[in-house]
Amino acid sequence: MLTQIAHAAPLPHQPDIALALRGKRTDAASGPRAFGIAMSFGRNMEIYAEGEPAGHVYKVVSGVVRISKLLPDGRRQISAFHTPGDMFGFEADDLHNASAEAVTPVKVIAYKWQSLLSAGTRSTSLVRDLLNLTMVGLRHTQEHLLLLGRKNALERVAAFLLDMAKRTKTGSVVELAMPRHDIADYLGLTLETISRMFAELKERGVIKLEGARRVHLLDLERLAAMSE
Amino acid sequence: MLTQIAHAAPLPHQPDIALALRGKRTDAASGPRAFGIAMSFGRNMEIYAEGEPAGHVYKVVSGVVRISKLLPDGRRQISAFHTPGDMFGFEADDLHNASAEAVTPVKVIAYKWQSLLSAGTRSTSLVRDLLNLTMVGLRHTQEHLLLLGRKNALERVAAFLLDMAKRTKTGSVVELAMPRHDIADYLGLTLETISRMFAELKERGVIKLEGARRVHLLDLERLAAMSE
DNA sequence: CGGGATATTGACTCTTATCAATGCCCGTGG
DNA sequence: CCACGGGCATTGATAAGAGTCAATATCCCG
Repeated sequence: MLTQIAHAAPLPHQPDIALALRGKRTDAASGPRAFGIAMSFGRNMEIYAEGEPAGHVYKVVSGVVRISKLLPDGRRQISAFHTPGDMFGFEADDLHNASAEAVTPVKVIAYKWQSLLSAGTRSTSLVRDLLNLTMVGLRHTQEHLLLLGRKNALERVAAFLLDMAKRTKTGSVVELAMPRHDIADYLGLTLETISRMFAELKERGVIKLEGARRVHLLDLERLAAMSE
Repeated sequence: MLTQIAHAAPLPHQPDIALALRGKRTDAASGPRAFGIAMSFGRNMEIYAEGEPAGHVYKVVSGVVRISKLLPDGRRQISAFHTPGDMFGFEADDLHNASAEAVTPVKVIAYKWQSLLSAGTRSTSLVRDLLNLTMVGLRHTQEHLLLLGRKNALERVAAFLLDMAKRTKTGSVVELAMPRHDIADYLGLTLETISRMFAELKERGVIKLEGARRVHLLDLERLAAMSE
């Protein structure tokens, strides 16, 4: 429908757990013996909470998931938004150290961690895939550290839009699944600042807004230049 | 020498690659056939650079290592300091996405990634250990996202001191291996702000400075309360 | 079409950055 | 052993960027 956006960023060997698992589990909806269990969550529903026992990893089938941590006084930091195909819920210990919630209505498949590991005892490649997925997550998080620690508001918003564009593949039109408040908590800003930066980008002619949620990226080159 | 600081934070199953490897490699210094190779780096020397091909992971034997990323204009974000026992250098693709430098004179052991993986083909536990180490790194990075995105200067410095105290085990006396500039780039602040926050903490009676590099944590309770 | 949630815009404040001037170690060489 | 020099660190004055508070405006969704 629209022009394809170029994938400039290196996307290395993307291991696909789903591929590995698809042959093993029964259909997602088929019941308790299934390797992965299909689950649905309504908008803003909690998938798991910080501090809760962790026993599964999840694969997004549809919708958008946010991973976040809270401070006691309510300040929130979103560490990632996950879109279809992404996996999340990997934990270093047996408690979740962040919570996961549905930004939109969401369908996921939950895989029992222990099952993955024991399946991995035979096929080493499965554990290697898990390792690779975790390292990809680590890379993303480190990139985000640079954004939060050293970029200004405009750079953060520009980088955010490019990141969203990259994953949706709908060319240069980005459909934002989340409200301003979530974007703010992802970028370490306030929702007012997000709004002002959108206005600024609009004024500079690099984006166009269609309502609050649809953003046209008019000049990817310039947007990229502004993101750092 | 001084009282032991309590380990409040959950430190779950710490897999130890070194343990797994110790039985396999010859002594670190013993030459090319060794599984791991010992290496030394002087203060501020580069261990690897961002964008460079990645083929090894490293284990810190002595000294302190910083992992950092740069923006084109020189702004820098340090994502982690690594101390003896830590491993670093895990990469999602075959290029390093951050650089590693010696904060102090450093000794490390370098392990060839391919060797680890192929060794892991037999003993799955090795790959699992690598997975766990990566997930621990991910947890730390996510914690740091919260700090950079949502904590103020005083909270960041308080959290930093507690983190340093936790790992050095020298009780409530912390020997800072790195200059103010590095602390600033780790905490997303300027070195002047670091200095002012130290002054503030001193004024409030929760720390005492002995020269610029040695910090006495006088009130861990209060420091912890101030860190969020 | 109406109403509540979401978003924008404005005025002002506050925290941290920036720029600049000392001060303080610490190691080195006389 | 002391003096000197150079990196580091501290402190101060001011500026800038983002936050806060508050008043509309807009957009969905029923």
